[in-house]
Amino acid sequence: MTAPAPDPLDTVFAALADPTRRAILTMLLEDDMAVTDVAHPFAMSLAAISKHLAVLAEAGLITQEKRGRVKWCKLEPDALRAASVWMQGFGQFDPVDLDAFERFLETELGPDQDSLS
Amino acid sequence: MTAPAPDPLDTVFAALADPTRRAILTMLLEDDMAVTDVAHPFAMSLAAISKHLAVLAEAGLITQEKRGRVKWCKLEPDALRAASVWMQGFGQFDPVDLDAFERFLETELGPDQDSLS
DNA sequence: CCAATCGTCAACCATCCGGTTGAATATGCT
DNA sequence: AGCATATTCAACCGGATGGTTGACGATTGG
Repeated sequence: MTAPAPDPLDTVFAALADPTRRAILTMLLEDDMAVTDVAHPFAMSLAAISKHLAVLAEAGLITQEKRGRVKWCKLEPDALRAASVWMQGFGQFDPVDLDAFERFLETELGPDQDSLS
Repeated sequence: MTAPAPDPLDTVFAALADPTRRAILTMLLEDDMAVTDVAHPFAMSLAAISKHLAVLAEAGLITQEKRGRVKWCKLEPDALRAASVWMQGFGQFDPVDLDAFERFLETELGPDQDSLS
């Protein structure tokens, strides 16, 4: 119990602060993926991606299930709910604007990332 | 221009990842405040709070206007919109649940923080 | 003018973070 | 058995982060 139980919002927001991790979440939005497949589009070692996935899992944003020798990563959108609720308190935004979200996917992934069409 | 323009979401989420900074935002939700007054409830030096405010300002979450010798801090809720929109893409949440937000304010501030009732 | 107040700056420190590499540990295939 | 694949572990590195303290420039008030 060396860790004094940090606020869940700490870990969730910290996890979301990294562009690589946000990109991973976006990928998992489409489908569950194995670690190696998650790593494939990135110019980064597999171990680095493995760490990123650990951070996401720690924050509860994904779950990982090992089936055979491959570990499957699954998005857990509920973990975002607390953070979303917290943010909604600051100035009532448009409830759900999925068009804007689509646009954000574009800018997040960038035009140089064609393997995720 | 040594900084290669990081994604705004990076800085916003990173700013939100710190509990002190979230508490500051919550305080500013009630009213604009001077730096010293912001610092008052925290068991931390003024310089530390000054840095936190700089991070929040960098992320666009607050603006600071120096009037006389006191610098006023003002919440800028619009900066949260992009982040909010991004998050809404992951599993459509309840549009706006302010009851849940109230409950979160409780747990965020804790019962030991009476100066903000 | 002088002193107190407001806030930042600069240096320093410990720790965390994001990345690397190389070895180690499964598991699956033939 | 033996080799390839999938993933993590461990050690390491440079740079960012969160905090401290002390000095400093502005501004205000007596």
